[in-house]
Amino acid sequence: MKQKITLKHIARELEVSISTVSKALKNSEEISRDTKEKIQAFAKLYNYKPNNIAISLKNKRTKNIGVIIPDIVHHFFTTVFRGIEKFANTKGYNVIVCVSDESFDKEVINMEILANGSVDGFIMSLSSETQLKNDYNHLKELIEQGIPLVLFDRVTDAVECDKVLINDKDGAYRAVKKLLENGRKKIALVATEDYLSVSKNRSDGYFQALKEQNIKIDKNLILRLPSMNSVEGNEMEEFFKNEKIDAVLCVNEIYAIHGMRIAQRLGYKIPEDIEFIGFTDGILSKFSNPTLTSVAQHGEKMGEIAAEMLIEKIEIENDVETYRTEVLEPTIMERESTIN
Amino acid sequence: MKQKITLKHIARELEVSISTVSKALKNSEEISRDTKEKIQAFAKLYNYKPNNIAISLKNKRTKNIGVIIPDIVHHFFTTVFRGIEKFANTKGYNVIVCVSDESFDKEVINMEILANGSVDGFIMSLSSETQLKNDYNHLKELIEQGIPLVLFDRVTDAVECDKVLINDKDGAYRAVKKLLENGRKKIALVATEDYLSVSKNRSDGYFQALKEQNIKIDKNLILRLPSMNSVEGNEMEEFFKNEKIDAVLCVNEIYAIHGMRIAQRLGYKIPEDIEFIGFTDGILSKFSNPTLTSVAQHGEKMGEIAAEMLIEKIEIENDVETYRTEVLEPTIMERESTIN
DNA sequence: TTGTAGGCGTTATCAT
DNA sequence: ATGATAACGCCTACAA
Repeated sequence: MKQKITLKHIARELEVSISTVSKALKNSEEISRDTKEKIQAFAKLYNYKPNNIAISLKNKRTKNIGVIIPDIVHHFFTTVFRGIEKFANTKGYNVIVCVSDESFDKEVINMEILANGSVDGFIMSLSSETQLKNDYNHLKELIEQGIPLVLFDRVTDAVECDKVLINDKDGAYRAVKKLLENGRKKIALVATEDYLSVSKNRSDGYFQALKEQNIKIDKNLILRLPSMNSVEGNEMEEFFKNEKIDAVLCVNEIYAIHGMRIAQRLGYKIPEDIEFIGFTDGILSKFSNPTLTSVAQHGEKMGEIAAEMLIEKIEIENDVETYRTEVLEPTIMERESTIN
Repeated sequence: MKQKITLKHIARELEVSISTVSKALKNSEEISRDTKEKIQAFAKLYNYKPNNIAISLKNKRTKNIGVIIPDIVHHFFTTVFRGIEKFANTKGYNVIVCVSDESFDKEVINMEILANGSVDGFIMSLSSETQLKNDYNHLKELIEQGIPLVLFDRVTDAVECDKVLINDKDGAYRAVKKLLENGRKKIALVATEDYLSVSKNRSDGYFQALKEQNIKIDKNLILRLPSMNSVEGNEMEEFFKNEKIDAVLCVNEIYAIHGMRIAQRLGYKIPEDIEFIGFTDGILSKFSNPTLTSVAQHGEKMGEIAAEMLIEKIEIENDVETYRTEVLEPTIMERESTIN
């Protein structure tokens, strides 16, 4: 096992000083051609690579960025992550990921651990518990300490920092408008609890589209499910049985796919009898049967922008206290679950 | 903006030495009660937290582990990652992820960057290009340097290190056997090119099951597609049109879902006329229509084991050169696409 | 009980 | 052209 070699080793071996080695490897003009060649050859031979940790300590820059997301096994976050990773890599940054698992405590702990020198800044999406508790002191402290932060998707007005999100309200609005234009009268909404910012915004878009057409909101056409990822229980089945519905907007893919299956089982033809639009244009939308029309959130783009914002803040000299909020427009991907 | 506070700041402020502060904060017996209380109170007040980078430099331990995977937007890898992350966190480790994007070069570069002090060890799954080139020098050098490595899923015999994988061959074997027991005669295989270790192993399982029943391998029943993630082109459609097939084993979910749609379009009834079994028991299998019987790879478990193996190697004192290979048994998740 | 000094690996400044 | 020294923040063996 050949140990990692350091400047010190090289210096000792070649009987020069450490600083000479350091300079020689940086091709400094100060060092004679001969010495440089000798040192560089030796370094190459022993595959010398500077120690990142030492450099980080010296520069007070780690070239790492911390990403905290609620869930990694979730297509949307994964997509954003890819955007972050790609952009970060081109700028020479590595990405440390922590998963909050939708837990406030984990979010705080992860942040504290990484904030002690491990990363130069954070990109994160709030856990649902954090949004529920409405407690953002950990974020505020971060900013107090001058550590840059970019929030994406699940953001909050309570914290001043850079943000990237999609216009969820407009996405829902346009989706519902499309359904109305297709002549649908009884448009249902399947959402989660409102403390999740995105679900709330999507609901608002739904309300707005209906109001514009002077359609009264029918509470019976709105189903709120507890968890984002599960469709256990038969609330949805009851819902479809009890209500006459001719179109559905779901705040995520899973609800939509699940809804379509129930509708099909109940004898509905999609899209003739009932149309479906989901959010999160992920893998399920593309491969479901029928394929699902859905509101694309441009996760990868979002990740790139977040990374770009963060790195800009990290690398800027004087810390100007000016923050941007970038709002992306969603795109409706039309597929078989609607009449196009 | 309140700057991060260091031992030095505290020492200067309280007019004691740095080492006194250091000891006091560690509750050392050497320091008087009074001094300790004073220092601890001050530290708490200013929210002192030791700098991770300095500690890493001192201890030559980063408490970071590097994970290099071919693709993050892929349910299986994501699942493994979750297992790694969970286990690592319980042991106080953070995870730095790099994505090789199925590229050899990126894999090497990512590894080199992280190997220079940023992580204590690696968990990785080989990129397809690496498996194709069959070049593992970067891994061998890593091991030479005494940096622990655990390979998972896409592994190679060419490198001696810890490994976790599932018994792909047996999974395929059992899947095909099940189809045979259901009376199927013309069982097709949809796979990728053989240089991907997992695809090869799954093919082998398919062959074995058929041979055992003295069924001759019919090359026309085997379709090999180029990319793992795409189903562009109509090779599969042609395949289903030209061959009489009554069952299909696909080496991944996407092929299976896509195949089912084509079969349905061609008038087949699933599972009556044709049965389907896929690999990678992901989200598509659960939500497709019909739901897909598939071979579960226990990704999360795999991640946990990989992390456990790695951390054990990292924390062991003397480097014993003994390596384990853990083989997980896959589970066939029976759903609607087969007769159960 | 407290403080000094040296070192982890690197770089930058200031001698020689 | 080369080297000594200090510093990044922390820890610890060894003085005092």
